[in-house]
Formats: sequence, structure tokens, C-alpha cells
Amino acid sequence: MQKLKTSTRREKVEQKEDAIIEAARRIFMEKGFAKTTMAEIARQSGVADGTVYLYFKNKEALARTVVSDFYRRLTERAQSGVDGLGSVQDQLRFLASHHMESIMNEHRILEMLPIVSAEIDSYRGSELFGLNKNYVFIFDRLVKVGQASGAVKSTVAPWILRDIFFGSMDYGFKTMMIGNRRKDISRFIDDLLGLIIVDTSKPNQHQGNGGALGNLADRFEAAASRLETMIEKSAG
Amino acid sequence: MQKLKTSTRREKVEQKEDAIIEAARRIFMEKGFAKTTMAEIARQSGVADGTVYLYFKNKEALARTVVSDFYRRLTERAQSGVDGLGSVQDQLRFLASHHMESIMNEHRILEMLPIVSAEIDSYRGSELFGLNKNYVFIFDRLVKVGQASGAVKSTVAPWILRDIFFGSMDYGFKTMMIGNRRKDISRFIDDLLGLIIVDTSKPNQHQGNGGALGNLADRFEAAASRLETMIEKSAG
DNA sequence: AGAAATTATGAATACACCTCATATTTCGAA
DNA sequence: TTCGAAATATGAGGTGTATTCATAATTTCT
Repeated sequence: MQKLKTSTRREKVEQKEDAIIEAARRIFMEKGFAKTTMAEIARQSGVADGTVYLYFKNKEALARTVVSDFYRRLTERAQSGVDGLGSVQDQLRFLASHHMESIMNEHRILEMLPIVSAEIDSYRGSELFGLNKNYVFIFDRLVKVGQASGAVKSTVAPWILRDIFFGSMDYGFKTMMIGNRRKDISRFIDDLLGLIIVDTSKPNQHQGNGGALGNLADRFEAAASRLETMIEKSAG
Repeated sequence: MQKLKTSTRREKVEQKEDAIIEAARRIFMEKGFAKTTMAEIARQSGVADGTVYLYFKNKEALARTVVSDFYRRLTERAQSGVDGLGSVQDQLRFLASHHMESIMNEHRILEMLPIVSAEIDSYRGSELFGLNKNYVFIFDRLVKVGQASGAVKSTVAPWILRDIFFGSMDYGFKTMMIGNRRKDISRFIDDLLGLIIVDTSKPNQHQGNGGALGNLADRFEAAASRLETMIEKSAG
């Protein structure tokens, strides 16, 4: 009986918290961080002004929660989409398309990231930092597999490929947004992936002794990969 | 006599304007837009609070002026640096290095760009839009020449290369900033340029199995390089 | 039921940006 | 040199918004 009532109460509280987050997301998405007022969030949540501060320390913390939720959904959708695909090429293409689509729909949310990150000092170790890490780690894993199989360029370090991948899209999205060029997005993704993925149309590894040598490279890279993992663990 | 006095007076006014801009830049760079107060800018400029508003409509306009000045200096330095170099490869490398160095020194200024751009509606046609266009146009010109001479990949549209170039650097800079990895910047630039510039040193893909072997060598070297980097880090 | 703990309220406070009535300075003409 | 008009400067106060806090309402537990 105690536990039931407690959980009912907690549910009630969590419902209210969700209502606040939901209202906040809606208004942030419409007006951006600066033009959103706490009073309006309170009004649309159906609570008094002061009540919001029982659930969130301040406006920034509330925005941070909204951004965190965005990253969680982003990661969730990206991972499950990737899981349903076979080749690394297809997986990378999905990841790119999904990223573009997501930031197109919710760019106002992503724009709050620098605002709510505030102090770079404490950013490492923050929840948001971890969530971002989880998200981009989907790319890292694909690249690792892709480089081992020869599907992804091995001449560039994975972390650099990652920055190029996401950096290009975030920047490219802005310019396409400004120039009303949404239709160029798929072209953009094609070209970006073209720089990262090894062109399999080239006369190559699987004929003549190329195949044997390619296999050799696979084995070398696999060994290197194992070593990398070990070193990572001992360093971390 | 008239003109002399008039110009003296104007000079006085311009000196004061410069003092305000200078103080503003200093404080914006130290604290960022949000934490900078107009009162402190006034104090450090040696004027009264209200005086700042005789020179700038509001805080955002003042910040916009600071950002505009930044772009002007950035473009000026980039162009004159590029002009002193011979090959497109060297010019692109300089442009990248200079960009990285500049945003490292004044990243707080660049971070204000989305804030002062505010309404995307009116952004096109704004002074800032034009200045940004002028700046990236340095890259566009280099790519045009480079693609014509075969030094730059022709498979990707120039405007996409541009977004990849600047987007990667802006994003990569942030992650290197957060991770205290400034020393990786030159590596980053090398790899980024490697994706854009056609590597003429390869005994290349179009003859016999030379392509396969060259590719193989690339993969070995890249894997070895990754291991070296990791071991260096864990040792340091 | 009634006390204690939790949760909610909204008026009051704090803190910026920005305005404006007033004061000071500059400058040309008498 | 003096005077008046124009330009420039001032800072106290207006305004809007985030945040606090004394008080009230609600829930839980005995």
C-alpha cells in the first residue's frame, strides 16, 4: 500500500515533469532559447512560474534536459536504423540521412547545445558529453568495421573521419538552410560519403594477387584493431 | 579651418567608437556574449552606460560589429597569405592552418555568429552574410584553379568541398579544444586536405596491379600510424 | 483526524538591457 | 570673444524576464 501510493505520487510528479519538458521543447523549437520565457513554459505546462524551479534549477538546466532527450532519441533511432542494414556503406548512408533529417526537423534544439554547454571546463564528464559520445560512437564503430573490410578509407584516422563526417553535415546543413537548398541534401551526402568510402568500382583487391594481398591487409588491420582496443583500455 | 575642426571632431568620435568596440571585443572574448554586460563595456570604454547606445543600437549590434571586424581581419590575412604562395596545395594548406589558428585564438568571437545572425530571414543581404561570403570565396577560387589543374578532386562540387572544408575544421576544432588536443591540429589538417587534394605521389590506380599494391601499402601505413599515435599517447 | 512532509503558488526581488530628460561640450557666426 | 544651436554625454529610472521565498495547498503517515 505504501509503495503503491508512493509510486502513484512519483508518477504524478513525473507526469508534471514531462509536461514541463514537453512544453519547453515545443517553445524552444519555435522560438529558440533566447526568445523563450520561463513564464510561457509554465503557462503551457499548466503550472505556476515558481513550480518550474522545483523541477529544474534554471532555464539553462531545463534546456539541457531538452537537448539531452534529443540526443537520446537521435542515438536510439540511428542505432536501430543502422542495425537493420547489411553493408557498411548502407549503414553510413543511413546514418548521414538520418542525421540530416533530424537536425533539419529540430535544428533549434541542436542550436542550444553551445548555450547549455557553457563552461567547457566541466563539459567533459557531463551527461551531455556522454550522450554526444554515445551518438558519434555509432559512426566510430561503423568506420572501424569499414576500415577493416576495406570499405572505408584507411588513410585517415577514425576520429578525424568522425569530425569530418559530422562537421561537414552540420555546416552544410546551415548553408543549405540559408540558401533554401534542401533538395541538395542528398547530393551533399553522396559526395561526402564518396570522400570517405573506398570506391569499389576501381580495378582492385579481389582479382589477381590483389585478393590475397587484400586478405593480408585485412588480417594486419584486424590485429592492429585488437591492439588498439587493448591500448585504449589500458590507457582509459 | 572648418574641415580641420570637423575632422578633428569626427576623429574624436571615431576614437570613442573604437574604444567601445575594443573593450567589447576584449570582454566578449573573455566571457562570451551572454555573460558580458553593457555596463562593463561602458566602464572599460570610459563612457557612461547610455553613451554606448549612441554608437550602437543595442548589445546585439555591438556584437555584430565585433564579429564583422573579425571576418574582415580574417579575410585580409588569409588573402594576403595565400597570395604569397605558389601552388594550390600550399595555398590550401595555409588557408586551413590560418583558419584553425584564428578560431583557436578568437573562438569566442566566432561563437557569437549564430547569436547575432538571429533572424535567418534577413541574414541574406546582411553585411555579415557578405563578409562571410567574401571569406569563403578565397577557398572557392583556390578550388576552381585546383580543379582545373587537376590538383583538387573534381568529383565533388566546389560548394560541397567548401562546406566540408570549413565544417570539418570548425567541428574538429571544438572536439580538439574539449579534449585538450591542440597538437593534433596539424594531423587533422593533413588528413582533411588529403581527402580534397589529388595525391600525385601515388604510382596510381590505373596501371596493372600497382593500384592494388599502392592501396595495400596505404592501409598498412595507416594502421601502423594509428598504432604509433596511440602508443605515443599512452607513453606520454 | 491531525501532524509532518511534500509540493504548489505568485508576489516580490534581482539583474540586465535600454530610454530619455537633462546636462555638457563643440562649433560657427555675429 | 560671445552666444546660441547642434552635437554629444550622462545616469537615474523604465521595462522585461529569470529566479527566490514566504505562504498555502496537498499528500502521506501515524
